[in-house]
Amino acid sequence: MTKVTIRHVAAEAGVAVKTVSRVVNGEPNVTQELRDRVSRAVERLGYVPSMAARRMGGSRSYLLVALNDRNNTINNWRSGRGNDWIDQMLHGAMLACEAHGYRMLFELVDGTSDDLDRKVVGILSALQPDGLILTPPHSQNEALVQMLVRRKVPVVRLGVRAEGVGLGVYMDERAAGAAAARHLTSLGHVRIGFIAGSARFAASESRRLGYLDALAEAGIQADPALQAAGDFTYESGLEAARRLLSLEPRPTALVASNDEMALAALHCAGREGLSVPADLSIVSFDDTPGVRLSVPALTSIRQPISEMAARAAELLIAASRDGQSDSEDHLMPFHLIVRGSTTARS
Amino acid sequence: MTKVTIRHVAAEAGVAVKTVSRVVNGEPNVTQELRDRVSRAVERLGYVPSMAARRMGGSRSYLLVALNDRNNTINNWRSGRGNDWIDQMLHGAMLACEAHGYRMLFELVDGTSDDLDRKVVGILSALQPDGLILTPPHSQNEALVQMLVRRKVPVVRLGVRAEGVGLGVYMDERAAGAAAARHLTSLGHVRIGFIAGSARFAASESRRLGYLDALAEAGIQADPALQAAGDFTYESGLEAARRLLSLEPRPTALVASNDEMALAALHCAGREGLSVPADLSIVSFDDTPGVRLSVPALTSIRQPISEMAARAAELLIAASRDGQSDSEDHLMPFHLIVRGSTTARS
DNA sequence: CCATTGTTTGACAACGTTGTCAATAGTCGC
DNA sequence: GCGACTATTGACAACGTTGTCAAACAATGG
Repeated sequence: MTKVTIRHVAAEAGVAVKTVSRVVNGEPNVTQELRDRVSRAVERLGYVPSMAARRMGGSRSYLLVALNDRNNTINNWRSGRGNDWIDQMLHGAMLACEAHGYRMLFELVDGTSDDLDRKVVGILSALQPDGLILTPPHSQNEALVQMLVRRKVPVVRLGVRAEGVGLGVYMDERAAGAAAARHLTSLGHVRIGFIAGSARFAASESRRLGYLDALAEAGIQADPALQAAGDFTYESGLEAARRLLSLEPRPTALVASNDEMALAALHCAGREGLSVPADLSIVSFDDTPGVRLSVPALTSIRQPISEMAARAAELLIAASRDGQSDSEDHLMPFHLIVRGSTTARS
Repeated sequence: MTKVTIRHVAAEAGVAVKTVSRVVNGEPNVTQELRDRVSRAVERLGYVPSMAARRMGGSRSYLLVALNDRNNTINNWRSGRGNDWIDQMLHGAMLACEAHGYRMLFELVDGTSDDLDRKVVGILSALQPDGLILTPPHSQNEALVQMLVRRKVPVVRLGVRAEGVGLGVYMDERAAGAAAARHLTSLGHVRIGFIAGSARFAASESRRLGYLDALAEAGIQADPALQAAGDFTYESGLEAARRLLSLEPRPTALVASNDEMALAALHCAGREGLSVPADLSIVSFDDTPGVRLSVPALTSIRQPISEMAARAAELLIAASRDGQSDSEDHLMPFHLIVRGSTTARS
């Protein structure tokens, strides 16, 4: 029951090791008979090729690395995404990897560190992956991406339009902002407040522009007083909601740029004796698991995280297989999930 | 700017490759002078050893694999832990790995699948890791662990007392249950309800026993009617809370076996016109990020997930370094985080 | 039937590291 | 000063796979 190598399989099947390699990798130019014999031997012995040896011998490593920001995870929602990001990401990307015999390794690196480049190069040297998946905010780090492209590392950037520098897999944040606001205008709401996200993220401004688009579409005059600043934190959401709800006349609906601020708005409304959705409709972004448990559950825009991750993995795998890389950015669809926090204006 | 190998470093430093290897791995018997010369060369060239080659040449792979259950993640809290488990786990284990030059690879496998063993053996063959970290419920799978131990794979089991079969890193669930209830008895509560977790998890019963311990300690007679069944879901929590809050006399406090059921109890109380904590104190388990955002924030028992993961990684690394494995299980401390959902009985 | 082309198979080197072992150079005890 | 250690250094094989190339054979076209 010791380690079974390609040589054992070759002996068992009575062929050369190279033939086993060909069969295992699905290469052409092997007769069906040998193909079967080898497959049976592989099955009998339970042979699985060693990734390390594959990396040594061949040109591929069958490994992808996903680079995450260390500061954007553990109990930290400041980036505007919950920490189920990693969970969804893992699922999406791993499923895709599994389907093609690849593995994925997560790495956490500190985006603010000044030796970020060194760290990343170190990871590259040690792991020699066939591709790199960058998540925000790393995916927005042009200097980093430039460096990687120069080194000819296949890169997919999540949540960003790469426009030639690497490959982007992203969502149309502006359209999502519009969809959120349009949901409210179509319910008859006219005075619709907006709680913005941190300006450090490009998505924040895009969402706000989308909100304005939807207002214009519905023939509603935008009111600057209805647009409050926020930074994705609960506290900032509370502050913004407090201000918006004290306006005269009071808005009948709010769009919050993430779930956490939406929850804050929900709590603020409750504290001021407003009933949601009867007196105030709320739409949020991100659709993290928690919002399903609020009362009422929040209507939210769901980002297709796991689908984006899966697409990213597939693109890298295809590139490493075919040698030539696609250079078109990929736009992924979002979904408006309607729950109990929104209703028609009374 | 091409790949830099150990040979380049050897040439640069004017020594044999083996000497570079020795320096890089901190092996003894190298004069300080050569050590410095090699270190400088490594620094100058930015050399980082290839994991694949290390695995091929040597006996270690510098890689740990963490086996997670696919069903216990993505938007699924049924296991009694939120999906920030993965996040905390990643942080804890990776930090430990990083400190020792190791990497960690997460694998998601389906625990209910009947070819689980084959899958795991496949992962082992492909990756040849220096150790395996098992999370619940895999860590409770005796057949799986037996198989791994037979194959001499160093294994750490999270959340479980291994008692010789592998190595356990766990928390005293019973003591945690007692701490939760004791917090309430010390606040003067006497009629304290308990919402149990799914019986599929040993921790559920342990927590209940701890709750009983604390009652006994305070000289309170346990009342079976105050102990409701639950299965870690929001719905089961709602159902249980409804039943408990309709009792006469009503309990003045509740212990819920996870955050989700505690949130359900919180909502149930609100719906019945009860104020938390004035009319009802609530203690929960797990301390997932969401409970900080409820109103009021929940008092909760925090599991040291990331510390347990870090310990697990350290144990495996030490074992692979020293060759001999510790066989004492490791008990980790939990923490009662007091927030606004508990107060003295009025 | 021969020259040409394509298909199938295998022998062998190479990948970058560490384990093993031998060679050399010090060091200690007497 | 000599023998026996010990510390230091390096040469070389081995790890398990794939890339390269050549050999053997089959098929094709004239």
